[in-house]
Amino acid sequence: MNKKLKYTDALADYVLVHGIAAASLRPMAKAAGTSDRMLVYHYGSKAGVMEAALREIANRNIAALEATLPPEPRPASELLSILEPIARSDAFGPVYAVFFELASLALRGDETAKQIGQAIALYFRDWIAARITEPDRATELLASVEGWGMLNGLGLDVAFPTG
Amino acid sequence: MNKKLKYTDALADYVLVHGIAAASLRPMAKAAGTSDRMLVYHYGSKAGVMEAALREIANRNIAALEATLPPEPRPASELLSILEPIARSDAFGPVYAVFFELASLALRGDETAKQIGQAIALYFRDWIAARITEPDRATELLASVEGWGMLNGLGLDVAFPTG
DNA sequence: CCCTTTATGTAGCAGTTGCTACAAACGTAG
DNA sequence: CTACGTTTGTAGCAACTGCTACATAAAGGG
Repeated sequence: MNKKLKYTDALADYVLVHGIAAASLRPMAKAAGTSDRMLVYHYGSKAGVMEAALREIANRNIAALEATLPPEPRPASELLSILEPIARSDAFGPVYAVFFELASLALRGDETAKQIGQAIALYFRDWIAARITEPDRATELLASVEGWGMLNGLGLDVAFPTG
Repeated sequence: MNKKLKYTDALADYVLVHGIAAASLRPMAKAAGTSDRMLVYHYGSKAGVMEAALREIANRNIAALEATLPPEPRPASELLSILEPIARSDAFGPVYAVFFELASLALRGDETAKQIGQAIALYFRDWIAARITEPDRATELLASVEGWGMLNGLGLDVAFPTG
């Protein structure tokens, strides 16, 4: 139960690059330097492997948010100006992509996807609330950021919301 | 090239129910009352089948929007009140789900997904612009509606944006 | 009536999927 | 050292993937 930890990192990387749907055991195992046999041994099943990878991604996101900006109230527009370059960065595309995939799976009844996606969303919402002068608007801002990411992913190249 | 049209409807239904990733030829063919052999014959390849199904979904969305509300400027908050019950309806969950999947695929470089998702988004944006008193805010509202759909799909059950 | 085009069924191929049976190496407690 | 639980490699299975070769209809224009 501790080689597991070593694998989990590579699994998260793989899912971020290839997406949830395209992640199958053998390629994941190869990326993690092991065999499908071993992944199933350690995580019980494909679902277990996937869940571990997704939780790792969620934890990374949370840690990244935590490290980005100390909680301090500022105007919403200012927070959005800080968030924009991060959300626009190349590194963030896969994060958005996995998040959209989680939402899609959740809408189809996948409980694991719902749990993990919800955890990320709730955390992000509270993170925002602690960093703006009008905490009530946190959910609204979160929805805007996600919607903005979606439209940008579709190539609309729209301006970041400004308040 | 006209049995195609008959198939396309069933294909769209199938993709709406099962999602893009989970749609494979044989089950789709069964749902359309034909064989995988025939789908490939008519559409050239799996990608062709998928593209036809997605374009049908896009067309349906556009037609549904068109039929929902005549263009007439009203306050954004009023439009959102009209949109909310539609977006909350059971029938709309699969639409959101496919849309999120399209965005996810687009972010990973799938050009077909990008084109179709973009077409839907652009149409929806213009639809909104023609129905609010401040057309500049159309993109912003669209992003909110999408973001709202995502958070709701994840089970946050947040209030619809009101302006 | 023939003959080309369009349409369809049957069968199968090579590759991938998640998973497992079997057996061998491993480390550690007694 | 021995015995036992943990870990790992090899091989394979049954199901499914997209796709195709082959043969056969059906149909319509000359």
